[in-house]
Amino acid sequence: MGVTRVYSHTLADESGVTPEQVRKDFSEYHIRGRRRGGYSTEDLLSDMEALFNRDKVSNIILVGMGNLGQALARFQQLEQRAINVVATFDVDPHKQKIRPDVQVYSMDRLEEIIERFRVKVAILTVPDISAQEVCNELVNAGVRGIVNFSPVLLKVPHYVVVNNVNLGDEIESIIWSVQKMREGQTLSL
Amino acid sequence: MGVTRVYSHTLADESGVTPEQVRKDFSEYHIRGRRRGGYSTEDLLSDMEALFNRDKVSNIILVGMGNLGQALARFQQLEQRAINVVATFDVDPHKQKIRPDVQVYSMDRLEEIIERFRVKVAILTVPDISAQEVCNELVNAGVRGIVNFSPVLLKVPHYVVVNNVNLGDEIESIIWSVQKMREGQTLSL
DNA sequence: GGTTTAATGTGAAACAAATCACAAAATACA
DNA sequence: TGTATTTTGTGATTTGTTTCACATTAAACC
Repeated sequence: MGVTRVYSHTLADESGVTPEQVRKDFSEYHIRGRRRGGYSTEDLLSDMEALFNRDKVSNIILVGMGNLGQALARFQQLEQRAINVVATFDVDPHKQKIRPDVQVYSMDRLEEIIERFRVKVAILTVPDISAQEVCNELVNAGVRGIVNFSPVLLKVPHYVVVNNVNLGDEIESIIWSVQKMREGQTLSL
Repeated sequence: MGVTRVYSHTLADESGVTPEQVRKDFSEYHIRGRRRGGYSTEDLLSDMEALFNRDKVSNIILVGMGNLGQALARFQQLEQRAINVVATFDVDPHKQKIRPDVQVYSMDRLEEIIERFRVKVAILTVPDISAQEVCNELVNAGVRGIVNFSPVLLKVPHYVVVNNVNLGDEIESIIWSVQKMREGQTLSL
């Protein structure tokens, strides 16, 4: 876009945080600007690309090809972030292939594929009841990070990271906020 | 299940927080137990039902019937939480009806339906480019809370609450955590 | 009934994060 | 070349949250 320099206050306005926060965060990760000159967009872009691992493609898998799994398989954004879905899994592997370039495997091939592609991250969108069981298989096969869309508290070893996304909670929480706001109370959430 | 009493440490184990946190949070919302007797499951259930507005049905709408919108329309959990999807919207209202009981309306009927059902909360899953525009229409029609699935910072009046859910960020963040963990660094996230 | 034990409830202390405030530096301009 | 202005970078301060510690209470058990 031809912009060569940006300032903390520009980025702050754009992202909804304070300029100090932008500077503190950049500083923390040794991204530095020039006093009065702001940050070079070029440097910033390449620094952040490296910081967020976008300079090399990450292989991930999707487990559970229900409604949400299928939607995520079609999710555009992943490409821009150098995230590559190498395979998807479901108890019913005949579930319509969502992306012609991504294979739907049956669950008993989890270990094989994870090892072959050295997959370290999985997205878990299986029914609640099987979440912990599938999680265990993933961890045994070598997965070290899981984005968990089930409302289940997964038990994992200390060397595995779990990121919980609870869509039900998100919606319930906004209803709560709106309710509290209408009651004129101060909002603590 | 026949359980009449629970203790803060039970709930803590179950939910992955500390017992103190459970007690502090309950205390904040005037949910009290009995010393040495724990909390009555019956009281707890009804107190929390009221606290989370589950004692009355909340009407919401879904806007944008793409992949994610369709998945959310089929999302089971909402019923249990007394959340009722009264209508869904899309620029193409002929997009296959997902739930036989929920109508897909064209975008020009947003205002009409929001007013008719007194909808205060909307789930926004439209393409990035139209997110702000649709958001404005929602707010004008009376919506006061939005769960925003687009990676756009929505500009809204102070009396409107927005809850951002960025699925790309969630996945990228776990890749980052796994990477950092492998580098043996202490994890600040 | 008296003693022991196990739980709550909550101030105080520790910790973490955001904001403030300002010196240092670099640009712009006279 | 010198002065005014703008922006960074970061210690110091404030604000908010979590954990600690323990007095208080009620159940359980002799």
